[in-house]
Amino acid sequence: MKASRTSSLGYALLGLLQQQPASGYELRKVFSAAAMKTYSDSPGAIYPALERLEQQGLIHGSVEKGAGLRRRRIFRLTPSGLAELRKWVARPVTPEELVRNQEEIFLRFAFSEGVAGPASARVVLQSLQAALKTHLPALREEFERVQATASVSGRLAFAYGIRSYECLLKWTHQAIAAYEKKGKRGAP
Amino acid sequence: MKASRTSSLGYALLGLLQQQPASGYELRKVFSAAAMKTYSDSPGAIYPALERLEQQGLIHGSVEKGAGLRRRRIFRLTPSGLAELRKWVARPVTPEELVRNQEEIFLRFAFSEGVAGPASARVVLQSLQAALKTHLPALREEFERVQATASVSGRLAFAYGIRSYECLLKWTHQAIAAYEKKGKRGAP
DNA sequence: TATGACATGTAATCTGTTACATGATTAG
DNA sequence: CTAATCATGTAACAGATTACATGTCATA
Repeated sequence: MKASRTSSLGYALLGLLQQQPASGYELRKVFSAAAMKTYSDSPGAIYPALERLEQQGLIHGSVEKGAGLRRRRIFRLTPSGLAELRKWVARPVTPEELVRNQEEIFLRFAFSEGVAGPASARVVLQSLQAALKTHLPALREEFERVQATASVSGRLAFAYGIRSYECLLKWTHQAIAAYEKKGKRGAP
Repeated sequence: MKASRTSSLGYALLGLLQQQPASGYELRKVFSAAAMKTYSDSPGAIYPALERLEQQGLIHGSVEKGAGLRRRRIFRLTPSGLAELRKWVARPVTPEELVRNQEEIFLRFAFSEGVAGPASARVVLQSLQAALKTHLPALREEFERVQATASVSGRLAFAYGIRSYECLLKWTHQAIAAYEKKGKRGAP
């Protein structure tokens, strides 16, 4: 009834189902749109993932009756599923995750507001910023060390690696600023 | 003797071995450095991957004798392995790959110069640029469509998705410029 | 009536993760 | 002598990819 930890795709499904109940097919369509193309929209990925979530009690699917009559199962988040989502959103961002699983950090941030409110979205941003501030200096230092030995293309690729994190850091500042402004207007 | 296509990790190994022969342990150390942390440095990933490459005839490992005496296998690229690397480097960048496998594009670029010369590095950059120029407008269009329905954090996350590709596009311009300058100096 | 979109699934295969296991060599 | 590092592997398991299989409904 639990044991195995939920994968990135699993959380993507939970997050989408938190926004609104949906069938497997509808979820697949979301994943085939440009914004979520990083996740597979193939049935061989989605349906087994939904099954796992249901077996863990995080979602529940019920066959839709009435109207169209073609059988489809509508999945809904269970209370336990919502709790799991909340725990996930609150996870601190580690430098490790920044490198190996950036995609999931953004997923977390994108869903954070709907799952746990604007305050939690800001917490994610601050956590991300902190991770960047430990990772970037380490990367820059390694760049200096290795620079001499690499080819031009190797150096350029490494430089982009650093740049992309700088770009991300800049974005976190702006995103935090956006939330601060909104906070003043909305809840004074 | 062939069949299964080489994975991202496989090409990373081939690329490193093209630079110089190395043992599994040495390769693991490269993957544990910040620049290549995206790949696993665990023995359960590296050693089986090396085995697969050897079975495909792309590399060859020989037990080092002399000196230290602790047994270690030094792997070398075979001619067939070099050919495979060249083919890989020459692969055009697809928008699909841009989204699902960006990491591998950079790997390809980083190794391109050493494997097939500066001209091929420029080809990779141009191919990447072309892919960006079809993907970015599609992303922007979807952003406009979806914007109204999403939460603030959802919109900010999407906006970063677009931004990071813009940042990448900008970098390709600079990288191409760097190669053009170098071309004039080196080979007139 | 045939095509395409809707809708759900299964099976084979491959790869990576995690964790364990083993042993040689060097530095303190 | 003992801890750390060098060095290589294996085994169980989870998850994704690909391809196949099946059937409904609307529409041209």
